Amino acid sequence: MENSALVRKLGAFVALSGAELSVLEMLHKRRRVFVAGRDLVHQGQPEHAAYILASGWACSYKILQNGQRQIVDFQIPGDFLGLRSLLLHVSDHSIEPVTDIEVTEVLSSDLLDAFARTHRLGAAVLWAASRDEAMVVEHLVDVGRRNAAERMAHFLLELGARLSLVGLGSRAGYACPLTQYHLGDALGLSAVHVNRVLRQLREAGMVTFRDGHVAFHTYDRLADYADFDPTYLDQVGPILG
Amino acid sequence: MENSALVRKLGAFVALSGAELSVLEMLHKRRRVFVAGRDLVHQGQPEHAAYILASGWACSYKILQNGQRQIVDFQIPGDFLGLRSLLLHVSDHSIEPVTDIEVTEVLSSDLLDAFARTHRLGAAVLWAASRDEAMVVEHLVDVGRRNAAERMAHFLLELGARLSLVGLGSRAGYACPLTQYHLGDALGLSAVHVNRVLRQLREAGMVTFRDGHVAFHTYDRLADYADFDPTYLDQVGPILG
DNA sequence: CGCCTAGTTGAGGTAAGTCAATTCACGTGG
DNA sequence: CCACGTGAATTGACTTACCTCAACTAGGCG
Repeated sequence: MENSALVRKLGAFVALSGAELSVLEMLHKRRRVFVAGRDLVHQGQPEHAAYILASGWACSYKILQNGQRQIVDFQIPGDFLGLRSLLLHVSDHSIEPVTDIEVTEVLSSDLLDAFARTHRLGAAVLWAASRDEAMVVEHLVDVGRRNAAERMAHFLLELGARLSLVGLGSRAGYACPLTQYHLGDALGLSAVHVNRVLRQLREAGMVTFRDGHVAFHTYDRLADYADFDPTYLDQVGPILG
Repeated sequence: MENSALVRKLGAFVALSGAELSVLEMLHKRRRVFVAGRDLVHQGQPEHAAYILASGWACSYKILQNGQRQIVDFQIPGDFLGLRSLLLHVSDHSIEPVTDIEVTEVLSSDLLDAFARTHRLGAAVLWAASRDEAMVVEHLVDVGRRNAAERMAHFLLELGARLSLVGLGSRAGYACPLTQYHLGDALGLSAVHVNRVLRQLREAGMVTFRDGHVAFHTYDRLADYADFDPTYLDQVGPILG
């Protein structure tokens, strides 16, 4: 099924009825493709649509006046792109596909329409947005209070946990199309320092990032080192009957 | 009116009908008071209620294993406390009143009930949550890519803008009960360095933080220095008729 | 073949941290 | 009333984690 990722995601929060599933189905009909590196949503632009990522990776980021960039989050299949931009009318950030991506489009009007038909869908989307926020919060803690190595370790673990939830990763590792520049911009580090830190973690025998693949060598030790607690990612069952 | 702060906040997003207002009114009946410094929500605890802050300041934060703390956000009158904890079932953070505070309690069941009665309320809460997320995102950019002085300047400006929206601040300044330790924990700096940076900004004639009061001396210059763009705080009118 | 992007490593600089001492405002109890 | 303790702010001396600049390697591709 085309939208299975989203259905699975929202279904973790509310048990969706057949009617709700069909409303959800109508939400995103139009399929689109974007190529790597070319912005899909641009900071400051008004937005009428959000997207659901079907395949590939994207990242949302902000650019400062001095040209520096902070990547706020990476999106993997099943994630919303630009949901907040849609709700706030204006995009406060940009979104760039890291790889070529496939998405399905969700129009603002359709989303509001869906809310009107079933409040449970609204609650589910609210829940999904809360989970996104929890990830940004954890990212903030990362950047604010962990040193470079812990930050990197924590970040790689978090990505792994998220990918595992959609079947794209395991405790052994995962495929990861990010460059060291991406990592630097996400973690508030220079690309040079990212390289050094990766070496350090590799030589400590904990994790290897190389050739588009992350390999966890000693998952538990790494998790302990990074103070990684995946509670905020937990899929606790539906709270709405 | 008791809940005017929340009504004003949500009303900025959707035009609320009389019926919706009364549902909103029922949402938070029970009034409670908490004293400064004593946690109100504790990391890892299951949560059945959220709160709406009526008076005073609070902060949400996370503690790391090494004892360091990262303050994620400060809450001022009209803000939700622990909405995310409620939606995710478990609190992924703690909340501490910075001053003595007054809140009204919102029970999980009442909130879901309210969504069932009017989807527009659900959309409004979703919008409010998105706005919170936008603030966390900006905070992340602060910590990730600005140096200490810019970070401090940006942060003080953001707080000022938020307080102005609820009538507690202006371009001249605002009352601020935070200590330098709070600022340090929020900005990912040591308290010592916070002190130095505040002196620097004061001596540059831009802003003074002293005796519980923030005074902007040259608002525009400060905003320029901090690359402050309040777009993400904008109260763009109701998107739902 | 030459260019471009990603990655790697070294040398040296700097922003911010740590440790420590001092002041000040404040309660609180003898 | 003063002695004392406590928490916040302030400042100095020293350390360090991370940055910047720079040089170099290796793969991909017109």
